[in-house]
Amino acid sequence: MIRINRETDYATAILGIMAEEPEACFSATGLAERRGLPGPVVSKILKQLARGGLLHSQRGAKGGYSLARDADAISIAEVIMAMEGPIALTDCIEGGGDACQFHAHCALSSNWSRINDAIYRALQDVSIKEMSAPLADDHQGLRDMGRHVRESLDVAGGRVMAFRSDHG
Amino acid sequence: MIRINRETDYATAILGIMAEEPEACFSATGLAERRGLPGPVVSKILKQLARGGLLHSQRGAKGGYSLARDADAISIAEVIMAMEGPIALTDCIEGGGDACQFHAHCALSSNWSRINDAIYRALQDVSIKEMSAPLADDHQGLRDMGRHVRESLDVAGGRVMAFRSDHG
DNA sequence: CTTAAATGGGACCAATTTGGTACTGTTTGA
DNA sequence: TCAAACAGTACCAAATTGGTCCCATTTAAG
Ligand code: FES
Ligand code: FES
Repeated sequence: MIRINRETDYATAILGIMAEEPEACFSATGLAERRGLPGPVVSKILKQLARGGLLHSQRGAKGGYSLARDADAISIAEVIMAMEGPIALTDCIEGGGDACQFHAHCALSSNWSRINDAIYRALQDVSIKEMSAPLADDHQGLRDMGRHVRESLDVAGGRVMAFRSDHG
Repeated sequence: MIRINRETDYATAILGIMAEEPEACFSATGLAERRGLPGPVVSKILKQLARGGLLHSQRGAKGGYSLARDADAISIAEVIMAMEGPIALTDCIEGGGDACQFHAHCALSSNWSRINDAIYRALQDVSIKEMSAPLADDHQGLRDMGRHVRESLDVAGGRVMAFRSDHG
Protein backbone atom coordinates (compact mmCIF):
# COMPACT_ATOMS: atom_id res chain seq x y z
CA MET A 1 0.00 0.00 0.00
CA ILE A 2 2.79 2.26 0.78
CA ARG A 3 5.35 0.62 -1.27
CA ILE A 4 9.01 1.05 -1.64
CA ASN A 5 10.04 -0.85 -4.68
CA ARG A 6 12.45 -3.70 -4.78
CA GLU A 7 15.36 -1.86 -6.25
CA THR A 8 15.14 0.82 -3.63
CA ASP A 9 15.12 -1.78 -0.92
CA TYR A 10 18.15 -3.40 -2.49
CA ALA A 11 19.76 0.01 -2.59
CA THR A 12 19.43 0.47 1.14
CA ALA A 13 20.83 -2.98 1.73
CA ILE A 14 23.82 -2.24 -0.45
CA LEU A 15 24.38 1.16 1.09
CA GLY A 16 24.19 -0.54 4.45
CA ILE A 17 27.31 -2.48 3.59
CA MET A 18 29.08 0.55 2.27
CA ALA A 19 28.21 2.54 5.37
CA GLU A 20 30.30 0.14 7.40
CA GLU A 21 33.44 1.18 5.59
CA PRO A 22 32.69 4.72 4.52
CA GLU A 23 36.06 5.30 2.91
CA ALA A 24 36.33 2.08 1.00
CA CYS A 25 35.78 1.64 -2.68
CA PHE A 26 33.47 -1.19 -3.67
CA SER A 27 32.99 -2.83 -7.02
CA ALA A 28 29.53 -3.74 -8.18
CA THR A 29 30.34 -7.41 -8.46
CA GLY A 30 31.88 -7.46 -5.01
CA LEU A 31 28.80 -5.94 -3.44
CA ALA A 32 26.59 -8.27 -5.41
CA GLU A 33 28.41 -11.26 -4.00
CA ARG A 34 28.26 -9.97 -0.47
CA ARG A 35 24.54 -9.51 -0.67
CA GLY A 36 23.81 -12.51 -2.81
CA LEU A 37 22.13 -10.35 -5.40
CA PRO A 38 22.49 -10.69 -9.16
CA GLY A 39 25.41 -8.66 -10.46
CA PRO A 40 23.66 -6.71 -13.19
CA VAL A 41 20.97 -5.60 -10.77
CA VAL A 42 23.46 -4.27 -8.28
CA SER A 43 25.33 -2.57 -11.05
CA LYS A 44 22.18 -0.89 -12.25
CA ILE A 45 21.37 0.32 -8.77
CA LEU A 46 24.84 1.68 -8.14
CA LYS A 47 24.79 3.57 -11.39
CA GLN A 48 21.53 5.12 -10.38
CA LEU A 49 22.79 6.09 -6.96
CA ALA A 50 25.89 7.61 -8.51
CA ARG A 51 23.76 9.60 -10.91
CA GLY A 52 21.79 10.82 -7.92
CA GLY A 53 24.95 12.08 -6.31
CA LEU A 54 24.92 9.71 -3.38
CA LEU A 55 27.92 7.78 -4.56
CA HIS A 56 31.16 8.75 -6.14
CA SER A 57 32.31 6.47 -8.90
CA GLN A 58 35.80 5.67 -10.09
CA ARG A 59 36.09 4.14 -13.51
CA GLY A 60 38.69 1.81 -14.86
CA ALA A 61 40.51 -1.09 -13.30
CA LYS A 62 40.53 -0.96 -9.51
CA GLY A 63 37.63 1.41 -9.80
CA GLY A 64 34.36 1.20 -7.99
CA TYR A 65 31.92 3.14 -5.88
CA SER A 66 32.30 4.97 -2.59
CA LEU A 67 30.01 7.09 -0.50
CA ALA A 68 29.88 10.68 -1.66
CA ARG A 69 29.11 11.83 1.86
CA ASP A 70 29.20 10.71 5.43
CA ALA A 71 27.09 7.64 6.06
CA ASP A 72 24.90 9.44 8.53
CA ALA A 73 24.41 12.31 6.13
CA ILE A 74 22.57 10.14 3.63
CA SER A 75 18.95 9.61 4.52
CA ILE A 76 16.57 6.98 3.29
CA ALA A 77 14.58 9.78 1.74
CA GLU A 78 17.53 10.63 -0.45
CA VAL A 79 18.05 7.04 -1.42
CA ILE A 80 14.46 6.77 -2.49
CA MET A 81 14.67 10.00 -4.43
CA ALA A 82 17.80 8.91 -6.19
CA MET A 83 16.30 5.60 -7.16
CA GLU A 84 12.94 6.85 -8.32
CA GLY A 85 13.99 10.11 -9.86
CA PRO A 86 11.98 13.28 -10.16
CA ILE A 87 9.29 11.42 -12.05
CA ALA A 88 7.38 12.64 -15.05
CA LEU A 89 4.85 15.13 -13.85
CA THR A 90 1.31 14.94 -15.03
CA ASP A 91 -2.11 16.43 -14.64
CA CYS A 92 -2.92 18.25 -11.44
CA ILE A 93 0.51 18.97 -10.19
CA GLU A 94 2.35 19.19 -13.45
CA GLY A 95 4.93 21.89 -13.34
CA GLY A 96 5.31 22.16 -9.62
CA GLY A 97 1.94 22.30 -7.98
CA ASP A 98 0.32 25.36 -9.52
CA ALA A 99 -0.54 23.98 -12.88
CA CYS A 100 -3.84 22.52 -11.79
CA GLN A 101 -6.40 25.27 -12.01
CA PHE A 102 -8.24 23.93 -9.01
CA HIS A 103 -5.24 23.36 -6.85
CA ALA A 104 -5.57 26.48 -4.74
CA HIS A 105 -9.20 25.76 -3.87
CA CYS A 106 -8.74 22.14 -3.33
CA ALA A 107 -8.91 20.84 0.22
CA LEU A 108 -7.74 17.40 -0.73
CA SER A 109 -4.48 18.53 -2.18
CA SER A 110 -3.42 20.35 0.95
CA ASN A 111 -4.20 17.36 3.10
CA TRP A 112 -2.25 15.02 0.91
CA SER A 113 0.62 17.43 1.16
CA ARG A 114 0.39 17.28 4.89
CA ILE A 115 0.60 13.54 4.81
CA ASN A 116 3.43 13.62 2.36
CA ASP A 117 5.35 15.99 4.55
CA ALA A 118 5.00 13.69 7.51
CA ILE A 119 6.16 10.73 5.51
CA TYR A 120 9.05 12.66 4.13
CA ARG A 121 10.15 13.68 7.57
CA ALA A 122 10.02 10.09 8.71
CA LEU A 123 12.18 9.03 5.82
CA GLN A 124 14.70 11.75 6.37
CA ASP A 125 15.00 10.74 9.97
CA VAL A 126 16.78 7.52 9.21
CA SER A 127 20.25 7.49 7.71
CA ILE A 128 21.84 4.62 5.89
CA LYS A 129 24.30 4.42 8.72
CA GLU A 130 21.47 3.32 10.96
CA MET A 131 20.48 0.79 8.36
CA SER A 132 23.98 -0.57 8.34
CA ALA A 133 23.46 -4.24 8.57
CA PRO A 134 25.09 -6.57 11.05
CA LEU A 135 23.50 -9.54 9.42
CA ALA A 136 23.56 -12.90 11.07
CA ASP A 137 26.34 -15.19 9.93
CA ASP A 138 23.95 -17.66 8.46
CA HIS A 139 22.26 -14.95 6.50
CA GLN A 140 23.43 -16.03 3.09
CA GLY A 141 22.05 -13.10 1.27
CA LEU A 142 18.93 -11.38 0.24
CA ARG A 143 18.45 -13.33 -2.87
CA ASP A 144 17.80 -16.64 -1.27
CA MET A 145 15.36 -15.04 1.06
CA GLY A 146 13.69 -13.10 -1.58
CA ARG A 147 13.97 -9.60 -0.31
CA HIS A 148 15.38 -8.39 2.84
CA VAL A 149 12.32 -7.00 4.39
CA ARG A 150 9.35 -8.01 2.39
CA GLU A 151 6.69 -6.59 4.48
CA SER A 152 6.39 -5.13 7.86
CA LEU A 153 3.26 -5.79 9.71
CA ASP A 154 1.38 -3.93 12.32
CA VAL A 155 -1.82 -4.97 13.91
CA ALA A 156 -4.12 -2.02 14.16
CA GLY A 157 -7.61 -2.29 15.49
CA GLY A 158 -7.80 -6.01 15.04
CA ARG A 159 -7.00 -5.85 11.37
CA VAL A 160 -3.73 -6.75 9.88
CA MET A 161 -2.02 -3.65 8.71
CA ALA A 162 0.50 -4.32 6.07
CA PHE A 163 2.97 -1.76 5.00
CA ARG A 164 4.38 -3.38 1.99
CA SER A 165 7.83 -2.68 0.93
CA ASP A 166 7.24 -5.18 -1.79
CA HIS A 167 4.30 -6.66 -3.59
CA GLY A 168 4.49 -10.01 -1.95
CA MET B 1 8.06 6.34 -4.82
CA ILE B 2 5.78 6.20 -1.96
CA ARG B 3 2.71 5.52 -3.81
CA ILE B 4 -0.89 5.39 -2.92
CA ASN B 5 -2.69 3.80 -5.76
CA ARG B 6 -5.40 5.35 -7.80
CA GLU B 7 -8.30 3.51 -6.31
CA THR B 8 -7.26 4.46 -2.84
CA ASP B 9 -7.05 8.07 -3.85
CA TYR B 10 -10.50 7.82 -5.39
CA ALA B 11 -11.68 6.25 -2.17
CA THR B 12 -10.61 9.24 -0.12
CA ALA B 13 -12.27 11.56 -2.56
CA ILE B 14 -15.51 9.63 -2.34
CA LEU B 15 -15.38 9.40 1.42
CA GLY B 16 -14.77 13.12 1.45
CA ILE B 17 -18.21 13.63 -0.02
CA MET B 18 -19.81 11.21 2.35
CA ALA B 19 -18.17 12.86 5.31
CA GLU B 20 -20.09 16.01 4.58
CA GLU B 21 -23.39 14.26 5.26
CA PRO B 22 -22.44 11.53 7.69
CA GLU B 23 -25.96 10.22 8.12
CA ALA B 24 -26.94 10.14 4.49
CA CYS B 25 -27.14 7.08 2.30
CA PHE B 26 -25.38 7.33 -1.05
CA SER B 27 -25.72 5.16 -4.10
CA ALA B 28 -22.66 4.24 -6.09
CA THR B 29 -23.94 5.85 -9.24
CA GLY B 30 -24.83 9.04 -7.41
CA LEU B 31 -21.37 9.34 -5.95
CA ALA B 32 -19.83 8.54 -9.31
CA GLU B 33 -21.70 11.39 -10.90
CA ARG B 34 -20.78 13.83 -8.18
CA ARG B 35 -17.13 13.03 -8.61
CA GLY B 36 -17.18 12.54 -12.31
CA LEU B 37 -15.74 9.07 -11.95
CA PRO B 38 -16.80 6.00 -13.91
CA GLY B 39 -19.64 4.20 -12.19
CA PRO B 40 -18.19 0.70 -12.08
CA VAL B 41 -15.01 1.97 -10.52
CA VAL B 42 -16.84 3.77 -7.75
CA SER B 43 -18.97 0.74 -7.18
CA LYS B 44 -15.92 -1.45 -6.89
CA ILE B 45 -14.36 0.90 -4.41
CA LEU B 46 -17.46 1.18 -2.26
CA LYS B 47 -17.80 -2.57 -2.12
CA GLN B 48 -14.25 -2.79 -0.94
CA LEU B 49 -14.72 -0.15 1.71
CA ALA B 50 -17.85 -1.90 2.91
CA ARG B 51 -15.97 -5.18 3.12
CA GLY B 52 -13.38 -3.39 5.17
CA GLY B 53 -15.99 -2.26 7.63
CA LEU B 54 -15.70 1.44 6.91
CA LEU B 55 -19.09 1.67 5.27
CA HIS B 56 -22.43 0.16 6.01
CA SER B 57 -24.32 -1.02 2.99
CA GLN B 58 -28.03 -1.33 2.40
CA ARG B 59 -29.11 -3.50 -0.46
CA GLY B 60 -32.17 -3.27 -2.61
CA ALA B 61 -33.99 -0.31 -4.07
CA LYS B 62 -33.29 2.91 -2.20
CA GLY B 63 -30.28 1.21 -0.82
CA GLY B 64 -26.75 2.53 -0.79
CA TYR B 65 -23.78 3.17 1.41
CA SER B 66 -23.34 5.18 4.57
CA LEU B 67 -20.46 5.74 6.92
CA ALA B 68 -20.10 3.00 9.48
CA ARG B 69 -18.57 5.41 11.94
CA ASP B 70 -18.13 9.08 12.61
CA ALA B 71 -16.31 10.87 9.84
CA ASP B 72 -13.51 11.92 12.12
CA ALA B 73 -13.13 8.40 13.42
CA ILE B 74 -12.06 7.07 10.05
CA SER B 75 -8.43 7.71 9.26
CA ILE B 76 -6.65 7.65 5.97
CA ALA B 77 -4.66 4.74 7.30
CA GLU B 78 -7.85 2.73 7.60
CA VAL B 79 -8.97 3.69 4.14
CA ILE B 80 -5.71 2.50 2.72
CA MET B 81 -5.87 -0.71 4.67
CA ALA B 82 -9.39 -1.37 3.52
CA MET B 83 -8.49 -0.77 -0.09
CA GLU B 84 -5.30 -2.74 -0.19
CA GLY B 85 -6.25 -5.55 2.10
CA PRO B 86 -3.99 -7.58 4.35
CA ILE B 87 -1.93 -8.62 1.35
CA ALA B 88 -0.57 -12.07 0.69
CA LEU B 89 2.36 -12.58 2.98
CA THR B 90 5.59 -13.97 1.69
CA ASP B 91 9.10 -14.77 2.57
CA CYS B 92 10.71 -12.86 5.39
CA ILE B 93 7.72 -11.66 7.28
CA GLU B 94 5.25 -14.35 6.41
CA GLY B 95 3.05 -15.15 9.34
CA GLY B 96 3.57 -12.00 11.28
CA GLY B 97 7.22 -11.17 11.40
CA ASP B 98 8.82 -14.16 13.02
CA ALA B 99 8.82 -16.52 10.12
CA CYS B 100 12.07 -15.29 8.69
CA GLN B 101 14.83 -17.14 10.45
CA PHE B 102 17.07 -14.11 10.29
CA HIS B 103 14.51 -11.61 11.37
CA ALA B 104 15.59 -11.33 14.97
CA HIS B 105 19.21 -10.64 14.07
CA CYS B 106 18.45 -8.37 11.24
CA ALA B 107 19.15 -4.68 11.69
CA LEU B 108 17.45 -3.72 8.48
CA SER B 109 14.11 -5.15 9.40
CA SER B 110 13.89 -3.19 12.60
CA ASN B 111 14.72 0.04 10.86
CA TRP B 112 12.13 -0.49 8.20
CA SER B 113 9.66 -1.11 10.96
CA ARG B 114 10.57 2.17 12.50
CA ILE B 115 9.96 3.96 9.26
CA ASN B 116 6.73 2.12 8.73
CA ASP B 117 5.55 3.08 12.18
CA ALA B 118 6.21 6.72 11.50
CA ILE B 119 4.36 6.59 8.24
CA TYR B 120 1.50 4.75 9.81
CA ARG B 121 1.19 7.37 12.49
CA ALA B 122 1.12 10.10 9.91
CA LEU B 123 -1.65 8.36 8.06
CA GLN B 124 -3.70 7.80 11.16
CA ASP B 125 -3.44 11.44 12.00
CA VAL B 126 -5.68 12.55 9.20
CA SER B 127 -9.34 11.64 9.16
CA ILE B 128 -11.57 11.61 6.13
CA LYS B 129 -13.48 14.45 7.72
CA GLU B 130 -10.41 16.58 7.29
CA MET B 131 -10.21 15.46 3.71
CA SER B 132 -13.80 16.47 3.20
CA ALA B 133 -13.67 18.38 0.01
CA PRO B 134 -15.03 21.86 -0.53
CA LEU B 135 -14.11 21.71 -4.17
CA ALA B 136 -14.25 24.79 -6.29
CA ASP B 137 -17.44 25.23 -8.26
CA ASP B 138 -15.69 24.88 -11.53
CA HIS B 139 -14.11 21.66 -10.44
CA GLN B 140 -16.06 19.38 -12.70
CA GLY B 141 -14.73 16.22 -11.31
CA LEU B 142 -11.68 14.17 -10.85
CA ARG B 143 -12.04 12.32 -14.04
CA ASP B 144 -11.44 15.22 -16.32
CA MET B 145 -8.46 16.16 -14.31
CA GLY B 146 -7.16 12.74 -14.14
CA ARG B 147 -6.74 12.15 -10.47
CA HIS B 148 -7.38 14.47 -7.68
CA VAL B 149 -3.94 14.77 -6.38
CA ARG B 150 -1.57 13.18 -8.79
CA GLU B 151 1.61 14.03 -7.16
CA SER B 152 2.73 16.27 -4.42
CA LEU B 153 6.06 17.82 -4.69
CA ASP B 154 8.55 19.01 -2.20
CA VAL B 155 11.84 20.55 -2.89
CA ALA B 156 14.42 19.10 -0.63
CA GLY B 157 18.03 20.11 -0.80
CA GLY B 158 17.72 21.47 -4.27
CA ARG B 159 16.41 18.27 -5.73
CA VAL B 160 12.88 17.69 -6.66
CA MET B 161 11.31 15.33 -4.25
CA ALA B 162 8.29 13.66 -5.60
CA PHE B 163 5.96 11.73 -3.44
CA ARG B 164 3.85 10.09 -5.99
CA SER B 165 0.34 9.21 -5.19
CA ASP B 166 0.18 7.94 -8.71
CA HIS B 167 2.57 6.74 -11.33
CA GLY B 168 2.40 9.83 -13.42
C1' DC C 1 -46.39 -10.35 -7.79
C1' DT C 2 -43.73 -7.95 -10.74
C1' DT C 3 -40.39 -4.75 -11.63
C1' DA C 4 -36.70 -1.70 -11.10
C1' DA C 5 -32.99 -0.03 -8.28
C1' DA C 6 -29.44 -1.25 -5.66
C1' DT C 7 -25.47 -3.99 -3.77
C1' DG C 8 -22.32 -8.52 -3.87
C1' DG C 9 -19.00 -11.03 -6.12
C1' DG C 10 -16.66 -12.41 -9.59
C1' DA C 11 -14.16 -12.92 -14.11
C1' DC C 12 -11.84 -10.58 -17.43
C1' DC C 13 -8.79 -7.57 -20.31
C1' DA C 14 -5.52 -3.81 -21.73
C1' DA C 15 -1.99 -0.88 -20.29
C1' DT C 16 1.48 0.18 -17.34
C1' DT C 17 5.14 -0.85 -14.21
C1' DT C 18 8.57 -3.62 -12.39
C1' DG C 19 12.42 -6.76 -12.07
C1' DG C 20 15.94 -8.41 -14.37
C1' DT C 21 19.22 -9.37 -18.44
C1' DA C 22 22.25 -8.23 -22.20
C1' DC C 23 25.05 -5.63 -24.99
C1' DT C 24 28.08 -2.07 -26.47
C1' DG C 25 31.10 1.63 -25.26
C1' DT C 26 34.56 4.11 -22.27
C1' DT C 27 37.92 4.71 -18.82
C1' DT C 28 42.08 3.36 -16.50
C1' DG C 29 45.56 0.78 -13.97
C1' DA C 30 48.98 -2.85 -14.59
C1' DT D 1 47.95 -4.12 -24.84
C1' DC D 2 44.71 -6.05 -21.95
C1' DA D 3 41.51 -6.78 -18.55
C1' DA D 4 38.72 -4.83 -14.90
C1' DA D 5 35.43 -1.84 -13.95
C1' DC D 6 31.87 1.77 -14.76
C1' DA D 7 28.17 4.23 -18.29
C1' DG D 8 24.36 3.95 -20.98
C1' DT D 9 20.66 1.91 -22.95
C1' DA D 10 17.74 -1.30 -25.10
C1' DC D 11 15.12 -5.10 -24.24
C1' DC D 12 12.01 -8.72 -22.34
C1' DA D 13 8.86 -11.32 -19.20
C1' DA D 14 6.17 -11.23 -15.19
C1' DA D 15 3.34 -8.85 -12.06
C1' DT D 16 0.32 -5.14 -10.95
C1' DT D 17 -3.12 -1.80 -11.92
C1' DG D 18 -7.09 0.47 -13.76
C1' DG D 19 -11.13 -0.41 -15.56
C1' DT D 20 -15.24 -2.94 -17.67
C1' DC D 21 -18.77 -6.46 -17.77
C1' DC D 22 -21.80 -9.85 -16.16
C1' DC D 23 -24.89 -12.16 -13.24
C1' DA D 24 -26.93 -13.20 -8.76
C1' DT D 25 -29.31 -11.36 -4.74
C1' DT D 26 -31.86 -8.14 -2.02
C1' DT D 27 -35.58 -4.91 -1.36
C1' DA D 28 -38.79 -1.00 -1.93
C1' DA D 29 -42.56 0.47 -4.66
C1' DG D 30 -46.32 0.05 -7.78
S1 FES E 1 -8.20 18.62 -8.57
FE1 FES E 1 -6.17 19.31 -9.00
S2 FES E 1 -5.51 19.71 -6.96
FE2 FES E 1 -7.51 18.94 -6.52
S1 FES F 1 16.50 -11.20 5.90
FE1 FES F 1 14.52 -11.63 6.67
S2 FES F 1 14.31 -10.01 8.11
FE2 FES F 1 16.29 -9.48 7.25
